[in-house]
Amino acid sequence: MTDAAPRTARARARAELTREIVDTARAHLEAAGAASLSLRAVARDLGMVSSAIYRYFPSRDDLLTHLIIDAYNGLGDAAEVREAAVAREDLLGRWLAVAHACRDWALAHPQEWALVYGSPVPGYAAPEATIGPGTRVSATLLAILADAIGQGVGPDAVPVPRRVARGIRPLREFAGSAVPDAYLVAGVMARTQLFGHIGLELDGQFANTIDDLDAFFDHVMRRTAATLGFA
Amino acid sequence: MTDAAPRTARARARAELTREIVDTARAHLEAAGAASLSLRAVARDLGMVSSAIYRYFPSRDDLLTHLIIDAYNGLGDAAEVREAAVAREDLLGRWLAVAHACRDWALAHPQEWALVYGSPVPGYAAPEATIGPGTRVSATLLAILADAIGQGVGPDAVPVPRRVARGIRPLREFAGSAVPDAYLVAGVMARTQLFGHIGLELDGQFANTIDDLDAFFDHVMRRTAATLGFA
DNA sequence: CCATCGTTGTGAGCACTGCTCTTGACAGAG
DNA sequence: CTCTGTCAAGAGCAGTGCTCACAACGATGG
Repeated sequence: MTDAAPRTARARARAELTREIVDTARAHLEAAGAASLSLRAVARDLGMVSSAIYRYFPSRDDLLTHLIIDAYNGLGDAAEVREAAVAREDLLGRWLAVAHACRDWALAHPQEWALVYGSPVPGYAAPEATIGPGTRVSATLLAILADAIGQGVGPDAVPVPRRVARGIRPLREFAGSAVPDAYLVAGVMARTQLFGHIGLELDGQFANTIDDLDAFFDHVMRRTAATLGFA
Repeated sequence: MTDAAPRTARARARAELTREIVDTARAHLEAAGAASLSLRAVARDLGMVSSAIYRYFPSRDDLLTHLIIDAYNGLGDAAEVREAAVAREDLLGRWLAVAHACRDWALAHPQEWALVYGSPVPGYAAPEATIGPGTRVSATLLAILADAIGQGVGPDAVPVPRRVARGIRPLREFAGSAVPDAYLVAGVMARTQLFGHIGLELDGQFANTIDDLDAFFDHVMRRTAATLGFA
């Protein structure tokens, strides 16, 4: 995909300008939100004419797609780095690391979070290229759950109705058959708790209700970890 | 607020046209999303000139605010009606009624859901008038939790750290002091599970992962009810 | 009943948007 | 040196939210 080392001067100029466009667009995104991201304003900031942008990105949606992939990767990087710094056998620590990394990243980049997990921009269909980076956090969480099974810990093995078990088949195949259905359900619920909490917090749904959101989030994530059987 | 019976013919025409504008705008909203809601398009559909709309709504944001309040009330109505049809002592039934009512409404009106629970429209600050209707579902859920205490059921009474207990003081005052902190935390987590699940489902985050979302949602909501001590 | 006054619809216009197309200039390859 | 492909520029199209002066109309006081 990304050509490693651009040979000619023109190619290097192109690569650099492409990066500048994306960076400027991201700055505008963080300042004003996705819907008011204006190609013309980005071009103005770069001292070029608006139509020149189209030499680098065929449309505004295409530029947005780049920003979405960047956002997914930024979040994925943050989560993976923080999770990797925790001892492998410390399941609770790894879960909390991912959770806090996601929330910290979301609070630092609210507009980028809204871009990927908020309501989809109308008329915008997520292209194939986004689904890979979009699953990095979930994959990290699934790895923790798999390690938990290796350690013999996990959520209570409540029975899962047959219809539900049948309905989560794609997830089971993705996770590998070693993960029991009840664990998968508990894992999805944990992820929903994590992503849902962050989304509601960014939307201000806890305003006038909870003062100390830092402490509350940590406590909620520990309670969630308990449902997964983590110490 | 709402003048009961408009006397003059002009006042009646005004009320009717106001309703027509809102209805047309909602139709456009459902069809194309909030960001591409165009005052001019609404005016065209109504056979009037765009500037005439401004006799009824001072700005596009103001029209959006009306749609937001309508959406909150539509969701609140749906949830309250379904919940009211369940026997008071059937806590699980009441919880499931609210949960399924919310999801059904969200699936039927995805753009309106995104309008109120999705990423806020940039440059739009939710006015005071929206906070009342915005809490109806949460208030219904809180009533169920309060009734649960009356029945002597509730979540496991795990200790709540002092800092968390201090941070949820506004919520505790809103709920009344009869609800222990651990119950409040469990209730907020249940609401996060409900709203988070619906949001992630509408965003397509369960695509390629879970086939039977109806069955999965029901199971997840039953598991969530179990954390609240509901049979 | 009529004249006045306030409310409403009209259309032009401003500044902005995404996007297209033609034009002219330049860099790199043969 | 020529030729070809890439690039920025600028004009232009269709659309947006919003403002304003003006005209038409209904409600109301004399």
